[in-house]
Amino acid sequence: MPNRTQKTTIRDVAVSAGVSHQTVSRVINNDKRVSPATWQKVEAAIAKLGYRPNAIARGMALGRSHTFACLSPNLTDYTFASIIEGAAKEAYLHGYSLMIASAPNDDTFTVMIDELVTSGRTEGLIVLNPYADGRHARIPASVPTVFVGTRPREGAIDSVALADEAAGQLATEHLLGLGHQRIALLTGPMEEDCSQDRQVGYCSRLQAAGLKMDASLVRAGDWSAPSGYTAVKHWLEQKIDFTAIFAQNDRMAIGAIHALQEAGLRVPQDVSVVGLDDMPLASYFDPPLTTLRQDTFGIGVAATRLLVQAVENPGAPRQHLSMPVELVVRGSTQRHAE
Amino acid sequence: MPNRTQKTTIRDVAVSAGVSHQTVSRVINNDKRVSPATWQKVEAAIAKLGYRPNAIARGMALGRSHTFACLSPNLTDYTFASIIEGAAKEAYLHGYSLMIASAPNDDTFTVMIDELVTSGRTEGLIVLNPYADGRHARIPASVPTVFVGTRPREGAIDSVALADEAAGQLATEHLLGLGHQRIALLTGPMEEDCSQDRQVGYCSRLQAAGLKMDASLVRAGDWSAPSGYTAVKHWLEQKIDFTAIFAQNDRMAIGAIHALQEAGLRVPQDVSVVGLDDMPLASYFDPPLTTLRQDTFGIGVAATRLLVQAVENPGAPRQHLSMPVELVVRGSTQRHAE
DNA sequence: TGCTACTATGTTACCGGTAACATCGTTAGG
DNA sequence: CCTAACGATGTTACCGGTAACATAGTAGCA
Repeated sequence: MPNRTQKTTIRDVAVSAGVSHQTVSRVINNDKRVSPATWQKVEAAIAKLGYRPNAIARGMALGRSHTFACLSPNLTDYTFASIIEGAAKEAYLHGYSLMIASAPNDDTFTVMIDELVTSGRTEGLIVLNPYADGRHARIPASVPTVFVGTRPREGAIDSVALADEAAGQLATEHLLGLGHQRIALLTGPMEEDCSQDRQVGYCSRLQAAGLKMDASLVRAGDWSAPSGYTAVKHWLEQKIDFTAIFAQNDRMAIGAIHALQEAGLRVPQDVSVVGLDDMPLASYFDPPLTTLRQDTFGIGVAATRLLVQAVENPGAPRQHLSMPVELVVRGSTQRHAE
Repeated sequence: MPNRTQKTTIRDVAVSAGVSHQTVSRVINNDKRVSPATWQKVEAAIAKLGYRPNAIARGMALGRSHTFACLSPNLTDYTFASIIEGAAKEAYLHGYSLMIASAPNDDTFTVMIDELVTSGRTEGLIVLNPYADGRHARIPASVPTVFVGTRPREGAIDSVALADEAAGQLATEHLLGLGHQRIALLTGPMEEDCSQDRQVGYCSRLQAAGLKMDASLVRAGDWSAPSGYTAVKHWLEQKIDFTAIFAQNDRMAIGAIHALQEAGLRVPQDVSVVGLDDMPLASYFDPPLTTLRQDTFGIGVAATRLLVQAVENPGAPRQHLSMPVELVVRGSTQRHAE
C-alpha cells in the first residue's frame, strides 16, 4: 500500500507497465480489446502505484461531471433532510455525487443555480419545494431537473410528490369516521402545491359526507409549530367551534396542541388532532401524535432515479410520481363524545 | 438574454471579441493588464454570448476543484443537519461547493472517501463524528480534513467540538444547585469523545461538590430516544435511587422522561431531567425540556472556515476550536423537594 | 535618436483523461 | 500463397480552461 502523496496519472501507469496511456485507459474502462497479458501488467502497475482515475479530468473529457445538486429551502427540517438523505444514497448507487445547498429565498437560489449549474459543475438538479417562491422560474431550461413536492405541470420537468390529495382525504376520513363534523384545517403556505392539494382532499371528503365547508375553519400557517399555535389561538379567541383539527404537518400540529392545552382543552378528549409527516419523535409528545406517515427517504430515492433517467436518456418523456401515505393512529385523536 | 442551449467557451468569446482566448481569460480573472478598450469589448462579447466559465475545466487547469465534502453518519439528526447547513452556507461564501454523503458505517465511509477524495473530486473534508467507529483511520493523510465532534488529537487534522467538558459541568452544576445529589448520567456511545468529555465534566462537578461517583448511576445509550427509555427502565427495575438525570442529548432525555412518566413518576416533581442540544421542538414536550443549547450552525461555519484555511494555507499549524454551550432552563428541572 | 523597460496581447503547452484513427501482426478464406 | 479482416496497441487531437513565454508597440531616459 504505497503512500501516494502526489497524484499518479494514467501516463505514469503507462510508463510503469510499458504500454501506452490509451491501453491503461482501456483497462480502467473495462474495454475488452486488451490482451489478458497486457491487462495483467496494467493492473499490476495500477496497484503498485496506487493509481486512481481523476474524476475531474474524466468529466472534462466526457463533458460530464457525474454530479447532481439538490437545492432545498433548508437542510434541517426533517422532511427535507430525509429526502436529501434518500437522494444522496441513491445518487451514489448510480455513480453520481450529490452537492447540496440551502436557499431560503429565490435570490439565494438564483446565485446557487449559477454556482452549481451554469458553471457546469452539475448535470442534474433536484429542487425541493420549487413553488415556495419564484424559484421554479429561475431554472435554466437546459438542465435536467426533478421537482419534489409539486403536482405535475406542463413542461419538461419530472416531479415527485406525496399523494397530497389522498393524504387530505385520509386524514379527513379518519376524523369523520370518529364522528367529528367541525374539523378545522391548518394548511401550509397556500403558494405551495401540497397545501392546496391537501386542502382539496379535505374538502372533497367533507362534501362527500354532506358537510358544507366553513371558511372560518381554515387557516394557513408556515409549517412551523408557532404558526400552528397562533392559528389555534385565533380560532379560540374568535370562539369558533370545532372538535378536531387536521394540521398539514406535524410541527403545526404540535403547536396547535400546545395552544389547546394552554387554553385548558384536552387532546384528544376535547379536540382531536391529526398531523402529517410522522416526524421522528411524534410518538413522544403528549399525547402521542396521530399522523400520516410519508416515506420521505423513498421520495428522495425516487427523485434521484427520475433524474438519472432524465440525464442518461434525455429523449424519454417526463414522469410524475405520486407517493403513498399511511395513517398512523396514536393518541391525539379519539371518537367525538356525544 | 440569449437562450444558450449549448456551452459557450472562452474561445467563442475570443473570436466574437476579436481577441485571443487568453485575453478573455485575463478579463474573467480580473487581470488588470488588459487595456480598458479591450476589456470592454470582451465584456460585451461575454454578455452577448451569455458566457460562463466552466468550473470543471478551470478546476482541471488549476488542479483544484473548489469543492469540499462533508461526511456524516446521517443527514437527518438535527444536530448533523444543522452543522451541515452551516458548513454549506460558509462554503459557498468562500467560493466552494459542498458535497454530502452519509455513511452509517466505516465500510460505506471508505467507499465514500474513495468516491469523493481519492478521485480528486474534492479538496477538503469535513467529517462529523469520526470516532463513532473506525472511520477516522480511513482518511488519506494527504487531504485537508476537519473533524467535528472530537477533542484535539495529535496529527495534522483540525477539529471543532462543543466545549463538552464544560457542558457536562454546566448541566451537573445546574442540578446540584437545585439540591439534587443522586444524579443519573445517560451518556452517548462511549467510543465518542463527546460522551467521554461530557462525563468528565459531570464527574468533576460531583467531586467538587464532595459527592462520590456511583457507577450504577451511569449508563450509555446510542443517542436515540428508545435508548434513553431503556436506560431509565433499567434503573427503575434495579430500584436504583436518583432524583435527577443528565442525558447527554435531548432525544435520550425525551425517551427517559417517557419511561419515568410511564412508571408514574412526575417530571420535574419527582425527577428532574436535563438534556443537551436544544433541538427544535424541545420546548413543546411535556414538560418543556431544560437543556443545553449548542450552536450547531456555528459549528458548521467554524469547521468550514478551518478547512478553507487548511486548504489555502497548508503550512499553517492545525487549529482546534471549542464552542460554548448555554443553559436553557425550562420545565423539566426543579428544586429537589425536602 | 537609440536603447531599455514596460505594457498589451498573442502563442504554445499543459492539466488528465477519452475518442478517433493509424499501425502492425496474425489468422482465415479463396 | 496472397490478401482481407480482425485483434492488439499506439498516436494524435481534443475537452475548456490557465501558466509561461514570446512578441510587438510605446514610453522614458541617456
